[in-house]
This record gives sequence, structure tokens and C-alpha cells, in this order.
Amino acid sequence: MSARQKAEQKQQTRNRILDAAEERFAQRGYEGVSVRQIMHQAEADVSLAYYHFKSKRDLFDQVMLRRVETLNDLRLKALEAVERRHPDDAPTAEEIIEAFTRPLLDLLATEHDDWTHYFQLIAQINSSPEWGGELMTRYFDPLVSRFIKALRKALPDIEEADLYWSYHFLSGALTLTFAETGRIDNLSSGVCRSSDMRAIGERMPRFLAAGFRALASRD
Amino acid sequence: MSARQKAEQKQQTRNRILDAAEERFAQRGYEGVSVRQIMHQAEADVSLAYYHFKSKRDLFDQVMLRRVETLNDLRLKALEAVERRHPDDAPTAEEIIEAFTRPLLDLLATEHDDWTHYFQLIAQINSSPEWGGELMTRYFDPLVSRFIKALRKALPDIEEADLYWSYHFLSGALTLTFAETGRIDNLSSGVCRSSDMRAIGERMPRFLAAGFRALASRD
DNA sequence: CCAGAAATTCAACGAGCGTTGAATACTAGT
DNA sequence: ACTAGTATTCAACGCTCGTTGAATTTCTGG
Repeated sequence: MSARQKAEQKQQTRNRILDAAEERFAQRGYEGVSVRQIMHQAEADVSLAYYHFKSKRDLFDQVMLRRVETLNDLRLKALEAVERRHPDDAPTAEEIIEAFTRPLLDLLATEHDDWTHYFQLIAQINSSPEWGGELMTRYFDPLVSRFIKALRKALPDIEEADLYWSYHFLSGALTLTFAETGRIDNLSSGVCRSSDMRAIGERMPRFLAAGFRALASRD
Repeated sequence: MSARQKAEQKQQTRNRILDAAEERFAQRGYEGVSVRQIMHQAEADVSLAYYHFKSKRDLFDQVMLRRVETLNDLRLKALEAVERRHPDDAPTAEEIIEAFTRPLLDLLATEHDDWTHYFQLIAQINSSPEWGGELMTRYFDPLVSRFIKALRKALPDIEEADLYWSYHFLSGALTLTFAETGRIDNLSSGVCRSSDMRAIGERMPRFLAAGFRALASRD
């Protein structure tokens, strides 16, 4: 085995641990899962976790970091593509929100098992008083500010407070929806399914864009 | 001390434990808090928790149950009041959503410290894959179905799936907003404050009602 | 084939966990 | 003052937790 192959094998193990941690954290939260449970699922010894990561908390941070760049890149590219389609006028709010949402739907459509746990994890962090304020800000603020700037241009009459509150409502709807808790399946007696990404894609941008416009045209 | 007073004292202790549990669970989640930490905050011996409650999980369930009836009653009364104001025609979607939201704002305005942790807790449960589907259904389904029925009447052309998805988006926006994570404070650099209930009351029903209408009038 | 580094396993630490049964403090009614 | 019963405390159980240092396997380069 070459040195290169060996390094790849190390990465492979590291990723197996990250996968297991991602899934368990998503299911039961940071405190609800032990390093032993994670390593059992990763089929590796407990101490190996501390060879690849500094601590449980570091493992958690790396779970977060692993996918955030990919995700933010895709969203930024989607936004830039929309703006390129509007060289003169501004894109509509719905187009911008579509760019914010579509990458998640696409990732779930093509690599569902890789991303579904990540989105569940983000949903939980977002609603946690302990982590929500700080972590979401750290990982998503630059991207979100970029989208808000675009929305400000799409809705030139909107007031700043209305813009931020609108985004906040969007954030709640988005994260809960991608958490796939099965709540809507129960409530609707099966009419809707949490995992029906097509249904979500057809409805969420339209719903949210209408909300933005309603606050933008306040009297 | 009369037997009556003694029973009241017991209830008082029980409530002190429930208060402490509510606050700790809201801050760090069910698994992130130990019975010892809760009883330390309640200034009582650890074993007293097991005199008043069967187990940690039972304590958690009682935290949930203590306030859910009050909350659902207030919301139902608010909905009935709206409907009484419309003996002939149907109330608007915005009026119905207002009835769903206003009780939370009122409770926070008059008894903020009692209810703020409860709403934070619900927000976390709602986005948790492990608890969200089941617990939210158990505690809120009857009330929510009642509201959905009213919304169906307000939006006679809406399709069932659109109605349920709209409510789902509402649920996400609502629970995140009342979680008061401080996220919007960071993002808006202080322009908006999580605890500004007036700002929320002025915006959320309008935003969400517009979303419902956008899906109801689909082509 | 051997030296040495890198990846993985073994064994254990002290601390904190949920929970329990027995002992105690307190008080109401006799 | 005594008793019965209720609320509270004390002390401990077996277990799991996050983490660590040393031993061991595995593999590469010389």
C-alpha cells in the first residue's frame, strides 16, 4: 500500500466516524449520544475517536464543518445564476428564495442518505437556545447576508426590520421542513409525506415569497 | 398547618421542581440535563424528584402537560371569539392565524418568565426527529385540526396538501420565533430583537396568511 | 528483512448518571 | 404526649460517561 493509499484509508476511517456521528447526533442531539455509541456504529474502537479528533465537541464541530462549505457554495452559485439571468432588472423574491432552497432539494434527491441527517442536525441546532444563536451565525451568516442583500434589491420598499423578520420566518419553515420529523405525515393522515421533496419544492418558495411581499407592501 | 395547607405546600415543591426542570430542559434538552442539576436549581434533594415523579422521563412529561391545557384552551377560545364575530361569513385566514398566535404573545407579555422556557422547549421538540413527530401530535393535534378546519373554510379553494404544507411552514416559523435563540439579533446586528413580541405580533400573522393565500390560489 | 512511523486496540481513571430503600424531620389529629 | 402518616434527606447501588497512556498491530521505505 502506498503512502497515498494509506492517507486515503485514514480519511476513510475518519469519514466513517463522521458519518456515524452525524447520524446519531441528528437523531438524539449532542448530549443524547455517547462517543461509545458513535464508535460502535462506526465499527471502530472508542479510543480511535480521540486519535482522529480532539474531543467529542471537536468531533461535533467537524461534523458541522464537513458539509457546510459544499452547501453554501451551491447556494451561492444558484444565487449568482439567478442574478446572471437578470442583468438589468432585479430577480424576484421567489427566484431568490428558490436559489436558497433548491440546492437542498437537489442534494436530497441525488445523495439523500448523505445529507438527510445533516439537515436534521441543523434544524435542531437552529431551535436550540444554547447553540442556535451562535452556531448558525458562525456557519451561515455570510451566505445569509448575501441573500438578504439580494432580497432587499428585489423588494426595494421593504423596511429593514420586516426584511429580517421575514427571513427569520423563512428560516423556521425551512429548517423544520428539512428536519423530516414525520409530524406532517401524522397530522395530515398520510396526505403529505415529510420526505416528498417535490411537494416541498413546489410550495415552499411560493409560500415564503408571498410572505415577504406581504411585509414589503405594508401600509 | 391544616391538611389543606399541607397539600398546597406539596404542590408548591412539585411546582418548584417543574419550574427548574422546564428551564433546564429548555436550555439544554432532555439528555443534556441531569436530575441532579434540576434538583440543585430547585434547591431540593435529588431523591425528592423520585418522590414526586416516577422517573426523569415522567418529570419531563409532566413539564409538558402542565401548561399544554392552558395554552390550548386560550387558543381555542380565541378561535371561537373570531368565529363569533363572523356569524354569517367565514373569518379571514389572517384572523385565524392571529387567534393561533395571539395567546402566545399575551402569555409572554403578562407572564414572560413562566412561559418563555416552555416555548423554547416546544421549539426543540418540534424539530427533533426523535420526539417531534410523536409528541407534537399527541399534545397539539386536536387543537391544530380544529384550526385547520377553520382555515379550510377561510380558503375554500385550497387543496388538502397545500393546506397541510402551509400549516407546516407556519409551525416552523412559529416555533423558531418563540424559541428566542437570539439568532435574529445577531443576523440583524440589533435591528431586531428575539424578545420583541410587538414586532412579532405585527408581522407573523400577515406574513403567514399571505403564504396560505399564495398556495390557495395556485394555478 | 528490518526499522520506524502510523493506525488501531486494550485497559483503566475518576466522575457523574438515574434510581432506590432505609432513615429522619415534621405535623395533624387524638 | 403519642401516633400515624407525609414530606424530605442520607447513603449507596451498578452503570455509563469522556478521556488517556501504553501496548499492539499494520504497513512503508530502506
